Amino acid sequence: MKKANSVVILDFETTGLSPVQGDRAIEIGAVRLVDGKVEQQFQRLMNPGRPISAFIAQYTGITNQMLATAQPCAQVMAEFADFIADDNLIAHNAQFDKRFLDAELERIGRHYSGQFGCSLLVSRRLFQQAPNHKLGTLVDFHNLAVEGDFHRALFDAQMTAKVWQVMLNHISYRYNIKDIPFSLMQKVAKTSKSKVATLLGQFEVN
DNA sequence: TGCCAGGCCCTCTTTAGGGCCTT
Repeated sequence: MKKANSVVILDFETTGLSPVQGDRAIEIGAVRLVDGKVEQQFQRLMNPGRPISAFIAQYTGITNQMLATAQPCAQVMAEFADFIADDNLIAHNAQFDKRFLDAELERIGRHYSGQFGCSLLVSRRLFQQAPNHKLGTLVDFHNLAVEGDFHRALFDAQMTAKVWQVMLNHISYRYNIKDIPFSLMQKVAKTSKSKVATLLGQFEVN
């Protein structure tokens, strides 16, 4: 039974930037938020079947040795497809993670039915005063507690979840809106910066 | 041989260019 306010926040580490150019996933991390609380976590390394570059090893801290004993992508992604079920999905710069999720699931003939939300796009609308909208910068900007390493999938998913919660709380407090639906966050992401206040004002409870 | 991501978004815009983000 799907819970109405359940969402999966995910992050991929990969061999590079483009699945079209042959890049593969090497780690998936995700948290399931239900009514704003982390109810489940998912983290797996996966073996892409080829060595990763020195740059990716340095960038992520994931080594070829670590991947040598990991399950293959197909096995991990099948487990992850089961994990996400039909929940909506969130990622920081979602178009990047969506491309890899689509490519990896296509390889194993699996699909998902949820929509993708993007914490980067929402942040650009809500926090125009932030120095930039990189995940690490937003964690600093909002003074969020950090215990882990950036550029590892589960940690980045956890931090994205915290940023998402900050944004929900900001809208809830600023506009007095309770129980903000996923669909409203999607509207925020698609609205121009100059019109976001007007959009949210329409939902304000006086 | 040579090249190599791509969608969003701003602006000195729309007959375009370049920075931002993700690994």
